[in-house]
Amino acid sequence: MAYRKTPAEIRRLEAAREHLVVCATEVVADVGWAQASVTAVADAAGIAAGSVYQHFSSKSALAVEVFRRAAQREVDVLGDVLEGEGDPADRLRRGVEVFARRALENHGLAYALLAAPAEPAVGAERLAFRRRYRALFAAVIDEGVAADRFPGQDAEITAAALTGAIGEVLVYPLSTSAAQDADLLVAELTAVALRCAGAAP
Amino acid sequence: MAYRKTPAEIRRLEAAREHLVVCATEVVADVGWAQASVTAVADAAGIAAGSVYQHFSSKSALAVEVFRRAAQREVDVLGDVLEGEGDPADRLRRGVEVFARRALENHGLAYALLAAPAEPAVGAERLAFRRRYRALFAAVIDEGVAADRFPGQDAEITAAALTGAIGEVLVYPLSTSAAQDADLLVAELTAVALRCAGAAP
DNA sequence: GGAACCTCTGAATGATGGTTCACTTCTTTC
DNA sequence: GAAAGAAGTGAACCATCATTCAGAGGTTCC
Repeated sequence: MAYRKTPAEIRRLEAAREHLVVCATEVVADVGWAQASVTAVADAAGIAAGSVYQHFSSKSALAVEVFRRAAQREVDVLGDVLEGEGDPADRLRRGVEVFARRALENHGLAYALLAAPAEPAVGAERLAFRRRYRALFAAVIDEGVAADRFPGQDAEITAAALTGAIGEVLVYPLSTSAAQDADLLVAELTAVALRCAGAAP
Repeated sequence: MAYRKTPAEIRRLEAAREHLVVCATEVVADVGWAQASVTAVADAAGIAAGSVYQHFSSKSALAVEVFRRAAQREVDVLGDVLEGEGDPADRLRRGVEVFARRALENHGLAYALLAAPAEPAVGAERLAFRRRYRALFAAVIDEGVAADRFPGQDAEITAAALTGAIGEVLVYPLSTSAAQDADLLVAELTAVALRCAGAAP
C-alpha cells in the first residue's frame, strides 16, 4: 500500500497521452504515415521511443487513434452542415464548401486522411470513415430526390461518387488556374458536386 | 570470343522476363502490392528469388513495370473511346462504361491500379497515370463545352472529379442494390458522370 | 571435348524500424 | 528520509524482406 496515482498524476498522464496524439498528428500531416516512425513521433513529443508504449500498445494503435480523432472532426463538421436546416441542394453546396475549405487549409492532414499510403489498420479505419461520409451525402441526396430537387438516382452511388470526386480534386495537385485561387477552386468544386447530384443550375 | 547470345537464347530470356511480369501482375491483382514480396512473385513465376534480379534491378523497378503495363492498357482503351468520333456526351458515356466494365471484370487489378497501398515509386507512377486519365476526360469536356453540349466549367477540375468519382464507385464495396448487378451499377455510374459534366438529361 | 561465359539458385547478408527490457528517475505514502 | 512502486529511457533485440553472391548447371563456339 505504498503507491496510488493521485488525481494530479492521472491528469498529467492523460495530458502526456494527449500531447503525444497531437504531436503525432502533426508529424503525420507533415511527412505522411510512412515517414512517421515511432522514433520521429516520440522525438516530436519530446519523449523516448519506449515511452510511446506507456500510452499505446503498438504503433498501429497510436496511428488509429490519430486517424480517428482527425477524421471524426471532419465527419462532425460535415454532418452539422448536411443535417442542418434548409434546402437539400443548398446544404450540399455548403457541405462541400466547408469540407473543401478545411482540407485546403490543412492540406497535409487532408492528404493523410484521404489518400496517403498507410498501414492496414489505418486503411481499415479510412474505409469506415469513407462509409460515413457516403452515408451523410446519401441522406441529403435522398431528401433532395424526395423533395424533387434532384432527379431520381441511386443515392449511395452518387454519394460515393461525390466522396471520390471531392477527395481527388482536393488532394492531388492540379495544373489549372483554379488551383492557384482557393475561392475559384471551391466554387468550381461545389458546382461539379451540385451537377453530380443533378441539382437544377 | 567464346560466347554470344544466340537469337533463341535472347528470345528465351525475353519470354522469361515477360512471364515474370505477367505472374507478378497476377500476384498483385490477387493479394495487393504490400503482400507481393519478391519471394511470392518469384514463386508464382516458378523461379528463384535471386533470378528476379536478372531481369529487374530492384523490386521497385519490377513493380513500376507491372503498374505501367496494366495502366497503359486502360489508358489506351479509354483514349480510344474518348478520342473517337461522335458527340462528346456520348463518348463520355461510352468511356465511363468501358472503363467501368473492365474494372469490374478484374476488380483486383483495378484496385491495385487505383487505390491499393503501394511503395513510393508505384505511387508516383499512379499519379502520372491519373494525370493522363484527367487529360483525356478534360479534352472531351472542353470539346463538349465548345459544342455547347456541356455548360461552361473548368474542364481540369471536372475531369479530376470524374476520375475520383469513378474510382471510388468502382473500387470500394457498396452496400446498395446496384452493387449486386453490374449493369445497374454501370448505368448509375454513367448517369452520375454525365450529370457531373452537366450533360442535358 | 573443353574453355569461356552465361543463367539460375537459395542461403547468407544487411537495412529498416517496431518492440522489449534492465535500469534510472520520479511519486506516493508512512 | 526511506521503502514501494510507477513512469521514462534508449540501447539491444528481433522480424521482415530486399538484395547479394559463391557455387551449380547450361550454352556457345572452336
